Amino acid sequence: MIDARGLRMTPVRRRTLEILLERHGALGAYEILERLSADGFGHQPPVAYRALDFLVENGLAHRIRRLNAFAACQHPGQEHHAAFLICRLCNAVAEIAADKLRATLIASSAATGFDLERTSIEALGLCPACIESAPA
Amino acid sequence: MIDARGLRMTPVRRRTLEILLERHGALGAYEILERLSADGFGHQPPVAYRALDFLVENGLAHRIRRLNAFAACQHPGQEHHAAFLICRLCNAVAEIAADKLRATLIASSAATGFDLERTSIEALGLCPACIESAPA
DNA sequence: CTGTGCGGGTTATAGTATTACATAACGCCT
DNA sequence: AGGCGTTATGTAATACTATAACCCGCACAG
Repeated sequence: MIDARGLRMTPVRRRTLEILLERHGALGAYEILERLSADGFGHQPPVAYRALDFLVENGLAHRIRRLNAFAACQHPGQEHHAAFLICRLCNAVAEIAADKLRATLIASSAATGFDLERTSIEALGLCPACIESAPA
Repeated sequence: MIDARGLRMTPVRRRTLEILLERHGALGAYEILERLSADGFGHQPPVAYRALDFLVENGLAHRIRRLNAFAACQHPGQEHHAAFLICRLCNAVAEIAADKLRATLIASSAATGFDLERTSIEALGLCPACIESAPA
């Protein structure tokens, strides 16, 4: 049960990822927990949080802090750093590449002596669909 | 009680800002609430959250999502957009300019039809002081 | 004055996340 | 195969963060 990269993709973890993939967009930990427990897994928060931590840690999912939620990664397997565009009306989450942004950020922070390890870049606004349907 | 910009800097709000300024770094809403209530203001969460929302809304403080905390703005009065460098050991928060980053982000997101309104850019890592004291 | 809006106080509750501990499964080594 | 250390899963309990809803009072405009 260990894949090429040394990952242990156990049943809870796999199911958690599937749940995230089924939904396009972000899901809260407790929504995920409901589904997991409906599928026979544990009923307590740590069950969901642990699986989610694992997925995030291994680049299979992202945590969207502004929504206190999680979303499946759109480009798993590729080393990449993402930024998220979050619609304030429909809560849709789009993932865009942020490698350049991150490089800039690393440069700026290095200038202050800070050793940057992880970034989280999120933006709030209106998605194309909501711009259509919501007039000025 | 209305300043040049039309801001109502009431006693709770002023005190909240002072509390943030006294501490270099970020403070949770409940820590702030404790101090406010010790100073004779209300004892309930909305007291703190409302004051903080006001300060954030008016560019006098920032919300640090990764820490679920708030910090006084280092450059109040100036229109600017900030990014935050958060030390994972001591939780110190440094504010750096992010106007360029934001411009890049706006450009990228516009390409997808997204109308970007607000950004939150945070990075986790080690501050200079903790790099010193924590060897590899 | 007096009505209106904003600020601030309260109670109550919703929502998010973690600690701590016990048990079970796995991977590895002999 | 058997035993052992490590990792994963499950549970209970609780901590932490945030918001909703309602009331009152004051400042200001009319």
